[in-house]
Amino acid sequence: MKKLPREFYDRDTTSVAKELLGKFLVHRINGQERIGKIVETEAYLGPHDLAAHSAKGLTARTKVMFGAPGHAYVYLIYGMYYCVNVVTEKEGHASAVLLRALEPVKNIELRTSGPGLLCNAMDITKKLNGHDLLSDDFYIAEEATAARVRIIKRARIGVHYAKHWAKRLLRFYIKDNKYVSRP
DNA sequence: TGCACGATGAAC
DNA sequence: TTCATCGTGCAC
Repeated sequence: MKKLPREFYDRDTTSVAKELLGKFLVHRINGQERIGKIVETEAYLGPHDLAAHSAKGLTARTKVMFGAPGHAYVYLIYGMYYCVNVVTEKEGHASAVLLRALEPVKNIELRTSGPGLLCNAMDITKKLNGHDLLSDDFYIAEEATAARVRIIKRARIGVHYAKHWAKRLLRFYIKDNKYVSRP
């Protein structure tokens, strides 16, 4: 497996969201390596995207989203679950891709279908907010011979407050994959 | 300083 | 459809 380079993230967010499907999220903790294949993502396009947290502007919470690409943006939602994103495009663009579901690959014991559940299973907490995804303990990698996947496009989940942006087809998942949170 | 509200998940 | 639970952003 080969770690994705910075340039992978420094691109159009929708492309990154689609191309992350089939890639592998890796987290090394206490000498143990947990790996899950990304099967569902959502693109958040920047401050003009009313569904994106960065639409609120630069705050303590959204600082990482406004930062350089290839970093993890982790936040607490509903007071009980963490969600993990990867920051995309140029610094200041404030766009990111939310990881919504993984297919268990290695050392995963809990369910991974849903953004909160996958963070639980991968032991991703706020400690990883701002973490560089080119590090050796938390990163995304690809296989040498990546199988092509059929991609389904849908509206994003839980963003009803975002007016017309709620209708945009910015949620992507691998067709027929049983670990997708909401097929 | 107070308060309404989530990029969720589970139960009913 | 309702609820748990708390950090964040914004009104006062």
